[in-house]
Amino acid sequence: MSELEGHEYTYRIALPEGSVAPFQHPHGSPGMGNLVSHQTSAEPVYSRMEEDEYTTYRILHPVARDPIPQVAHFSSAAYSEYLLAQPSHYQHVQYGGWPSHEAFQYSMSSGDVCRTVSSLGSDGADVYSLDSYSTHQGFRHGNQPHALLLSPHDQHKMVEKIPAQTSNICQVPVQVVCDVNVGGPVMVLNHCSPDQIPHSMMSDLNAESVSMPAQSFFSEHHSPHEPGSDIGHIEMIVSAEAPQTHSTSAEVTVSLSPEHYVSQFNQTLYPTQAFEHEEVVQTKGCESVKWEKSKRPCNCTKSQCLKLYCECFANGEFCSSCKCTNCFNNTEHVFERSQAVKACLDRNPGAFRPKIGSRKQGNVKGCHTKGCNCKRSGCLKNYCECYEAKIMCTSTCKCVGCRNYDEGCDMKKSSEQDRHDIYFPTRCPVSVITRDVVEATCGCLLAQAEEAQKDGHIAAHAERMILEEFGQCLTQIVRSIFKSSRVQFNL
DNA sequence: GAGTTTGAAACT
DNA sequence: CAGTTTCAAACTC
Repeated sequence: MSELEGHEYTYRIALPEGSVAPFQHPHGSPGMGNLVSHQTSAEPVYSRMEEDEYTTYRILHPVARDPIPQVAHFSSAAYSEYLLAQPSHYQHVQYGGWPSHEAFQYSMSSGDVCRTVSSLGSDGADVYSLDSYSTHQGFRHGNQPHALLLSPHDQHKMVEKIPAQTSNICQVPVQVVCDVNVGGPVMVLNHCSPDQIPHSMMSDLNAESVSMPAQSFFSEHHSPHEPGSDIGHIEMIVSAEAPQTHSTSAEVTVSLSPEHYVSQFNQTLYPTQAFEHEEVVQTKGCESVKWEKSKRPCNCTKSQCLKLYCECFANGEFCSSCKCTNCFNNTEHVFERSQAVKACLDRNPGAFRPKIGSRKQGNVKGCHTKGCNCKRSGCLKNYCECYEAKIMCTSTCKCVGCRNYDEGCDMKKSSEQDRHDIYFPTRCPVSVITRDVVEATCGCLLAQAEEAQKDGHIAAHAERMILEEFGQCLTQIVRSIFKSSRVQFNL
């Protein structure tokens, strides 16, 4: 039995065996930086790792040995420590092996996982690079593997090469699913198949009685690291019905922090709709605060909710309380769903990434990663994804007739132009009027003035010639603006 | 609520 | 990669 397995944690939440609960260390990050430390005290070792925007969760497994059904004992082993290949960290799991139902979701970038797993090889060979595996086992995104499913054979190969002192850790087959959404957190699974784990997680959390905060709540109201934030340590009463596949449950109170729900991938694991209309109790001292999360139900009829047409599916959520028909986006069709996810990722590795990035452009809050392609809406209706997201169109957009731009920067559409139905560009013309353009324009005007003087024209005529030349220059500038915006323009 | 419009996603 | 079709949401009446 490992040291950690000897720890007994008591919570007040119904958490069926194999289910997932994110935790925050009650006193901040553990002392080992990214890892769960070798805590030997009776205090629970809740882990939360932050690396960039990623957060690590510990996934706990109840040890069904408590005779009191309302109180569970959980054991946890630090597989993350093992993954990061620090010999001293192996000690936790070395003695007792790997608890058979242990599962961890671990947050690292693909590259980090690649390096980490590579480092497991005793000979340092690259054969354990996720990159090499992912060519046939998972998905690729450019040169970076972003998903990996280790088959039992590959797991065995991996185990063979693991240093002796850690080899017994992997007596139980290991599956690693990393960075499925490219840039999202990494999930490390043990024992269960990759399909089973999300299923069990989602089954647990889909139970109607589960109450958890939704992403939007946190993102709208709270800064995860804001000092004194009310949500920094939320006490939540969470209860869930045990799914059929689980036999153990218990009452647990979990400390949650908002950032646990910010990643897209987590929405896959913790479907937002599972918390829809459900009450969450947040206590601060003696106060209790309730909130609800409403999710827009989809109405899909033909896509089986397994294509990106379906908002729920596109958001990494399960359908719940939707009006869809023939829906496969639920826990009863996990296999079909996972196939559909894979198909989407094959088509577009970034399919499940948020469309609205956080990158700021000037005063614009964010930007659409792909840009819109609107043609008839002027980007002033909710058909336009930029407009719907309440952001300006940018040069990334390929829209036609865009009006969703900063009028202080861009040109306005005059009534005359309205009559001729001239499309306006989405990008700021200032970027086109470079110093070279200005100098060239001035050169043309000077040349025209010199020509007028040389020809002996009167001042009024010379002025007219110069103005006409200026008009020509402006026409050229405007043409270049519209050309850069891929907009048809007839002057 | 039915029908139309729209643009993203999917397909060819 | 461009053109077309499919799809579901947004919109209009």
